[in-house]
Amino acid sequence: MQQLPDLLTAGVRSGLQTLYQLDAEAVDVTLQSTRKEFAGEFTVVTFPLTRLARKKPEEIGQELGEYLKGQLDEVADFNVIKGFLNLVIADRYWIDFLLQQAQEERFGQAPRTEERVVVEFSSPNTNKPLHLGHVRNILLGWSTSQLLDAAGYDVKRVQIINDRGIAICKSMLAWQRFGEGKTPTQAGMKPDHFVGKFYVRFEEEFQREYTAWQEEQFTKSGGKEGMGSEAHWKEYRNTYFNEFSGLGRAAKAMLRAWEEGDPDVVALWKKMNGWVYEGFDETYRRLGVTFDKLYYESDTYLLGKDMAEAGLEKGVFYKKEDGSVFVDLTDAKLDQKAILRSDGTSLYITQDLGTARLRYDDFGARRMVYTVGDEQNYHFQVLFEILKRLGEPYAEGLYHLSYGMVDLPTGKMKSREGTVVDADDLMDEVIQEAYNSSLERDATSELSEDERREIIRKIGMAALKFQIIKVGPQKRMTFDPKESVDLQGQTGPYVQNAYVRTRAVWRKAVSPELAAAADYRELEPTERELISQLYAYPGLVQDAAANYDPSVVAMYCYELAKALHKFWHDVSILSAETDAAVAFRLSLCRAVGNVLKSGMGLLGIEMPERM
RNA sequence: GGCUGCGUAGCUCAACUGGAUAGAGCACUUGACUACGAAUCAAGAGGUUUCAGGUUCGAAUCCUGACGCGGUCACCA
Repeated sequence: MQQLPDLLTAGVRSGLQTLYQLDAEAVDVTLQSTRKEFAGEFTVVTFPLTRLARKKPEEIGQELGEYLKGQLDEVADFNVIKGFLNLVIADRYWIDFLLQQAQEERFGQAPRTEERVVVEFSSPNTNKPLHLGHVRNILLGWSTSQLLDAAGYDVKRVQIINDRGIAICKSMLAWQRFGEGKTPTQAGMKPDHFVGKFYVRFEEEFQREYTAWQEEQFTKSGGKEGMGSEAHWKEYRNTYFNEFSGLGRAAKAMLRAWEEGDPDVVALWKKMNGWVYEGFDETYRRLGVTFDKLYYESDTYLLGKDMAEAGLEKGVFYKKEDGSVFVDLTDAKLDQKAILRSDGTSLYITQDLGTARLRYDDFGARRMVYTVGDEQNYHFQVLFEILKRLGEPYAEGLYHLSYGMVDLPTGKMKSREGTVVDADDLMDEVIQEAYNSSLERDATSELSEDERREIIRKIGMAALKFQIIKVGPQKRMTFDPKESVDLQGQTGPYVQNAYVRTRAVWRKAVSPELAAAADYRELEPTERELISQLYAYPGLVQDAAANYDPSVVAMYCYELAKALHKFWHDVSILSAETDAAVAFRLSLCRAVGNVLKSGMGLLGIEMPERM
């Protein structure tokens, strides 16, 4: 069956041809959904047509409306307000749509293709546990991967684990010095938190050392005066770490030892990373995400040198006198960028070049999505530009799923100031709040304790996930932990509640005669609203996937849930006037329930059957 | 400073990519459970879309400038 927007656009074109002898193909028809306060579901904007038809917008609307009503069975009525022609779709069309397409199991999902896409997300460091920033990354990456799956792609989910570098050495060193040989189990801690504790310990010890050193400098030069401002010392911190700090020296020595393959250091590194992975696995499990393949930076950090060579041969890169390799991107409004150091060793960008190629070799994907914070926008511009110039086969399909930082109401999260919101704590908190809230209700009191706990977990997680996903990815967001435990209003539990209602009415319905639904004739306003929203679902999912934007799906689910709640309030379902109405409304509930479950599923949010 | 992103109700966010009277939720005020589930519904109040110009039938959206807040400018990752 032809889709309404196409059908209406074609109708408008032929109307313009018939009424005004316009070259239909040349006309841009503006079709949008009708605003709530007016009657109708689709609106044609006639302003742009005035010059071509040489008539007033109202006249065009009137004439075009009459033409469409006469020509198309689907158009039952219309009204014209200024330059807007609102089209009312026939009840018959909506009823048939609801009873047929909207009941299909895979409603909203595109047919599967062979085309493959790799989605990277999470990509943590292994020196401390996951925090709120990771949570946004993970939820975005996961839901985007689900969207691409619904759009028919064969999706591979990957993460690159930053398991090497100075940060993990800091944790290792602190554990060596202050850990007393204890394991997470002995300390009774979640293992990634255990490792994180030593990272914090290192920073504390370092700060102490740095402060003492400053005092010493003051004493030597006979006073604080002229020794620089607080800002200066803050900035100098790095220099101190690199040049004067004993702890800094030890950490860097450890990094060198690791790179040289020192067996003791490598063993320690393996042990502590193992703890972290154990902890991460637990967090991923609770978040409900999985990966198809993990890449470890310790395996990939030397990659990309061959691509540097290839780039030199192709003339894309050039070699400086000191032996370093550069690429000149100034003609693309970017800068010159180093690809290899003068000693021939690789850099961050080199590694990313190699990793992109590695993934292509692994999966044959011509599309790759990188879920990485917007502070790396420039890096990815450069990376993608280079890959294009190298003529990589997947270069046109690269996308940086960039997202804004998560702030707290008190400002930025600062690990050094201990204001970082831990992912595990956050989940505990929202689930606890859902528990408190459920105590005030008795809808689940007849269930077993296990069943109730499972429902409460779903509610808490829905509140958290929805709160984060509903914000557009690009936007920097403020996250208030207090708001995340809200269970009312524009929230995940609100949507879940709508779903639960659609299920409850089916549990109450005894042997319903569904066949009678086809005899239903006239739609109530809330029913039209629900059906036209259902109608938009498949297109919305495809758009969301094309734009890598799960937030529109979240807002859609909210709007649909809202329409369901209103419908629920306005009309009777099981005690409706006629058998046809009962059957029809039951079918409507089922279709809405399915779409809510499907849409929220794309966001990684589970739906309870009761709550 | 160069480049770049953002600025919408007290707060958190929308606005179908240039369309109608800029919409939701939270918080605040008020009303609705003997009803298929009130984690709900209905109503009220809340705005010069940071400011000043411009483009056009029409601007929160595009252009110019100012102000404010981020990010980024390593042979670090």
